Amino acid sequence: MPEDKATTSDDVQDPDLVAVTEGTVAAAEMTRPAGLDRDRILQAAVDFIDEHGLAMLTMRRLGASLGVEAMALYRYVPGREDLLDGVVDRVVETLFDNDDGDDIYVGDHHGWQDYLMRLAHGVRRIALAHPAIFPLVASRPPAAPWVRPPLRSLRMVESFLGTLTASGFSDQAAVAAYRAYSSFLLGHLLLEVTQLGAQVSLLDQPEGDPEAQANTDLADFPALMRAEPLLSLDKSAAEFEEALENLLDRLERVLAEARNSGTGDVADLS
Amino acid sequence: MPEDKATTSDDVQDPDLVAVTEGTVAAAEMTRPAGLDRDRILQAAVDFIDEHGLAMLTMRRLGASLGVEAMALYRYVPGREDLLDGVVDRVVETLFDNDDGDDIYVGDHHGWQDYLMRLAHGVRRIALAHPAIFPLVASRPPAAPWVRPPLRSLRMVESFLGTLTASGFSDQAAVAAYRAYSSFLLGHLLLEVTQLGAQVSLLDQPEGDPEAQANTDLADFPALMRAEPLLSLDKSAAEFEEALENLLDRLERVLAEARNSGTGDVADLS
DNA sequence: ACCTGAACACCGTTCAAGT
DNA sequence: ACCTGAACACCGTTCAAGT
Repeated sequence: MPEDKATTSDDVQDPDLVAVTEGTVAAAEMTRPAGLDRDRILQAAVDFIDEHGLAMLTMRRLGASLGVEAMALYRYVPGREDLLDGVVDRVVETLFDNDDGDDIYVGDHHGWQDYLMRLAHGVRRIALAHPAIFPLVASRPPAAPWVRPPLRSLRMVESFLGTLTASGFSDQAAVAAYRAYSSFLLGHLLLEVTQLGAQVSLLDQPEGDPEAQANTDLADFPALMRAEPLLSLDKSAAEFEEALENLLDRLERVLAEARNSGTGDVADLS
Repeated sequence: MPEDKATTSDDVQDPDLVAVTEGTVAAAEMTRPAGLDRDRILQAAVDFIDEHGLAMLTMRRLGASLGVEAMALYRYVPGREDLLDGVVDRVVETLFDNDDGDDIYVGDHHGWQDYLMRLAHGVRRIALAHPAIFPLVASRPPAAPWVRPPLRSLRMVESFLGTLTASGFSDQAAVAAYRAYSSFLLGHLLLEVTQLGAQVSLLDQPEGDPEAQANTDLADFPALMRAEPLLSLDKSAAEFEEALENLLDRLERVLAEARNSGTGDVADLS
């Protein structure tokens, strides 16, 4: 992202940085007419991170992107940390944006499997739409200790647990499912967006001959050298589907067993 | 909307910050005798993050913790970004630290299942030993685009792929296993250390009556309110074992099918 | 050879002052 | 009521100067 030149940090007078600032300032003059408010600031922050990366976001530059001095932001946002929390909330809440303006996941779904698949694809869509923001979704301290990213809001957890218990899951099984589901989503999507970021940062590095460099590095690793072409294939979408279906199968088995035996032990599921 | 004193950053003149600086400076005077070198600096950075958190780490404070001005560090470390990469490498490499000083995972293991279990527990031990550092392990740009945290070094990937292919996995199946395994480790361990961090940050917030506050928040969420005691139970270790065993079962099935049918399609596994 | 003082170009944040 | 200028206490980083 911003630390492009590999290890050489020659950005004291980085031309990129100047270009970024000038560009955003110029673009801002067009969107300035309306007054500031918290929503406009959060949206500007989302756009800025999408375009320039998290490391580039400063209060001063965000202000500039809105055609305003940094100090003006503090009327609407308590500080930078709160701003980042707001960015995460805003991005996650777009899960519920649809034609009706209502929660598409809680209503009109066909069984809990359908619900979990819709939700998973919704979260994945967000992650891919904002690859520079998703790591924040994963790492910002949650609202409560038992909230597990990327399902970060009480509303989402309630929706999840409510749907599963209404479908026959015991409370224990629903909680176990919540844990397994969040682990699955976080692991897969964080790795997917990380690899997205790694792809683009490679293009900004004209560091000699990349082909020769990679092969030199791999000389001592025979298995790696053999597997490298396979490793470079992007199977993210297929793997996501596979892992999701596997998880649903596990949950289905747990639910069926609980119905037959009457037990719903947390240990039945991870 | 919890934008109260919980998330406000009122540390302009934070007494904690003063205490931290003074404490580390005082402690540093005892470990000063030897000269600086890269290793001592990286170890000091690891210790500092473990104790005070990543946000507290600055070049100036790290220098102070070594009894030296910040500028002296630049003889041995190109900059802060490189320093963080070094911290990650150093922590991950402790996987190979043992009595023999050799790789315990590549040798003397009893089959690939045993290998994967040892490796998983090794990574988990590291994550729990350095909960403030593990998010860095997850988020730092990897050495190659196809390197998937938390298995961050070419050495580790080679060890992984070599062990599985030597055990009868096709290259495709080994790569698919690598992807599933890294997703599993990252998701579970990142959530585990995040929740560890959330626990301690709660103790630093004497924000009125916590019991009343929590109950108020949950009033609108019936399923959540019912499940809250279950959600607060820490089942991390058991869930980790469960998910690991489930993953190994899947891999075993893939391996067996490949041996029987001769196929080893990547799509067999996510 | 190794460290430091001073400096530069930034930060986040506060607050009196402007309009 | 809303924004800004100036200021404060920090940053990361460079480099000539000290020892």
